[in-house]
Amino acid sequence: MIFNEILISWYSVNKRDLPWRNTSEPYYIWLSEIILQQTQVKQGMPYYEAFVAEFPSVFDLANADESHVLKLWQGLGYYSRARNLHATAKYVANELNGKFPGTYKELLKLKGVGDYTASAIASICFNAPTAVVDGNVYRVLSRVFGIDTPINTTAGNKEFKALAQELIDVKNPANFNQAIMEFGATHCTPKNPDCPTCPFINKCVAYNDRKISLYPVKLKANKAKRKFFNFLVLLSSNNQTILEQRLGKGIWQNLYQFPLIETKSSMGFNDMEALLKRHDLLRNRSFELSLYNRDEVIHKLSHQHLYTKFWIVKLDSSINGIDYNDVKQYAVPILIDKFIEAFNF
DNA sequence: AATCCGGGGCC
DNA sequence: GGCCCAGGATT
Repeated sequence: MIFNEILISWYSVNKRDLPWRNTSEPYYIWLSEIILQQTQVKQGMPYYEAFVAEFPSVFDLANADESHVLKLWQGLGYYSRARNLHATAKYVANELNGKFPGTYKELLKLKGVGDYTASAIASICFNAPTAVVDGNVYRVLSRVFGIDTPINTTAGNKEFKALAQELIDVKNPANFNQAIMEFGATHCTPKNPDCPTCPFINKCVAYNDRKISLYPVKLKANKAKRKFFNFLVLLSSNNQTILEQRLGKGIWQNLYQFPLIETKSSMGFNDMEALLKRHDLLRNRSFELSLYNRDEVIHKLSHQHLYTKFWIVKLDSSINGIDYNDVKQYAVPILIDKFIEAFNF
């Protein structure tokens, strides 16, 4: 048997029953693919269910406020996906009468849709022979064919895309694409792949060279930078606090947070108190400062490690901010959400 | 071609 | 602590 026959045969027996596999409606496939970018099925599943329930059609999503979309996306990360999701929904609903483009080339023009997602939608919804290359495909193909070109390079991207395109079953691209990803996700896993029961055991170059753990080859990522975040949790005499929206570039764009002071190193109590006496928010106000978490909360992102302190700033005066009861309505980074849940305003 | 962008899970 | 995940946009 050749590659695609072995693969699809394996898939017919081992495929999981996932909610987006019961449809080929472009809206649902697109929604699932955006959610699943750099996100495992287990993590994305509840978000998919929530979005489908809240926004059953592309028009419902298009008519929502971005704040509503971001709140539903809260905790999933890579928030540009949510902003692009909403922008594309508005474009499809308003400019295309709710009908998604039907070709790879046209799909690629949508915000938040790159080579992978355009290939996935084109194949699953429109039966186009466009091969997907995601993290699973890199792993499966690099092992089976013994390809040591680093996957996170332009050369690697081109090589694996070409190989996948060569291997795809043009009579059933939807099944082939989903099969190779499913195989990578559940069988040919990064750690402890189930080689003894693998249908490619006789063919797999990496296995037969005893080099499974060396594939795929990937150039090392840069080490995460340390940052020191100090959030100011204001408590006013009229039971209000302050949340600010993060605008501009950088992490957590358009999400809300407590007023943030970033410092070069970990801040002690006296230094923070002195700094706050000169701070715009607290000018000419008396306050009582306390540190909520003596040990820093270390929040790890891909490229940053955030050493975080939450400072409680109790005022004896009133402010024009957000009522304690409304704090949970705002989309916030999960780091902030965990504090809000624990602090219990 | 490099870098940025989350958060959870695994080892 | 390092690595991975149904990647895309920006510089």
